[in-house]
Amino acid sequence: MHASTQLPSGSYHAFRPTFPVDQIVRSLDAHEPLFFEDDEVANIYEVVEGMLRATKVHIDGRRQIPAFAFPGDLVGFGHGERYRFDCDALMPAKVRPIPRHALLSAAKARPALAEKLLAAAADQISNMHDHSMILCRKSALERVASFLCTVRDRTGAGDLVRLPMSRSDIGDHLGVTIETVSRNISRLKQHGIIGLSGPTSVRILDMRRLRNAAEDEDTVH
Amino acid sequence: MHASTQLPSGSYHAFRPTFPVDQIVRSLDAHEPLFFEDDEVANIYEVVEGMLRATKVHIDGRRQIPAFAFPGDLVGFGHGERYRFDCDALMPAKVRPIPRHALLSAAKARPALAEKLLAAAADQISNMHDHSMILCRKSALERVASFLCTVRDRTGAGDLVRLPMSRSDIGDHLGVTIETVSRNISRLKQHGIIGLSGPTSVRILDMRRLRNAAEDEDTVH
DNA sequence: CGTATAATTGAGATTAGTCAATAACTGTGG
DNA sequence: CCACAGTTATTGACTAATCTCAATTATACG
Repeated sequence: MHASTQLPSGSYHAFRPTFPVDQIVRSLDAHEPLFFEDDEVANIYEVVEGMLRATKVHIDGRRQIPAFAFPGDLVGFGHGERYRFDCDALMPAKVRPIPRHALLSAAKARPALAEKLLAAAADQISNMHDHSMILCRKSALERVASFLCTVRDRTGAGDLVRLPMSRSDIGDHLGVTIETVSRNISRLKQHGIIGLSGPTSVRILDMRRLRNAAEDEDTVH
Repeated sequence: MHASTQLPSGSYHAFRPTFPVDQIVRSLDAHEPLFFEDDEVANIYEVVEGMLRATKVHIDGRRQIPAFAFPGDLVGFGHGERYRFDCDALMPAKVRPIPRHALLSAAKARPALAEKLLAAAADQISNMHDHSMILCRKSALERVASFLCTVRDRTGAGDLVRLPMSRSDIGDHLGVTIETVSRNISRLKQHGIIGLSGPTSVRILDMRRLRNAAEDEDTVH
């Protein structure tokens, strides 16, 4: 339980294949695109530093942010032949590209690597399950609180949480409007659970109550 | 686009490992459990016949149905060491158990199998993306219409769609209440898009308009 | 055929969305 | 370093959608 607000049980497999390419690191500026939806999957990327954003836009303009990617995450993995969403950097970032074909052949040559890949897939599926639960059954306040918990846990920078994404990104990730995101961040602030110093930085003042709020709205007194 | 209401691009890899165990098929009665959350993942199952249901219940009683499983689907795959949800049969069903360890060692021995497993993982991730989009951004009517399209496509039995799951299951899958499911099924019926003969059976009368309704509520005139 | 369960329908409450105004931030150029 | 302009975030008032609670109807099963 509470999976969506916990550290992902140490299962973000730092991905260190031992073939040559893994030493190449690409730097991205803030807002620089990494790939676009429907591009051929030439590379899979391990996030080394910074934070990335996956974006999916529908014909009618409705937008979804399926995920934010943190250091240690693999992006572009599990897409099949073509990427299923756009991906860009939210802040200056570094990624380690892993050519897809190299990865597949390396996996064939090294069973242990294949196992690692399957574990990485399981992690990703696990994350998506947690996110589904948020979208399926949680109130707006619970969604926002869950999100803050997740970012805190994933960035591992203590209780001062940097939010390099816009309110619109958060809303499109959580399935609510920017106004609703804003109102619920304000609500958490009014309750003394978080403190704000500008919109891109949140200090968590009471982690226990924030986690409670992420699980059950009513515990926010 | 429209991925959530299309046949999953022929990518549900019928799973046919060639080691002995794959000949064993287990029959399940309607409502018979296959495994429970937190059980050790001893087997992964390929659905051969019938329909299964994944259920996740939270401490506070909120319930989620992360997925229904159709013939050709792998269930229990991508869970890690322990199952992440309960799984039971919605109707009499047959599954082919694949011992987890056999699978891992077979994957090591046969690179082609490992590749197939990764493709299966990609499929599952793809399905979850589509479902996320539904939960993140769609209205209740769009959700219900999408669901009917998906069941139709996945069962491949033409326009007479059997719904062996309860309204409550559908609601917990789509993130709405049973009343909302019911009201929107009624709405589609009133518009002449579907016909009902009892609650467990829907005839799709106008597939084009149903798909439109799944993508954009306003196209339901 | 009767009873328990499930589904539908209705009325009212609640939540989140929409539209609009204000405030706060960011980045640029003086 | 400050002022300005454009953008983003917050807040408010109102609307619309979904949920909740309750009653009725339909279904399924013994």
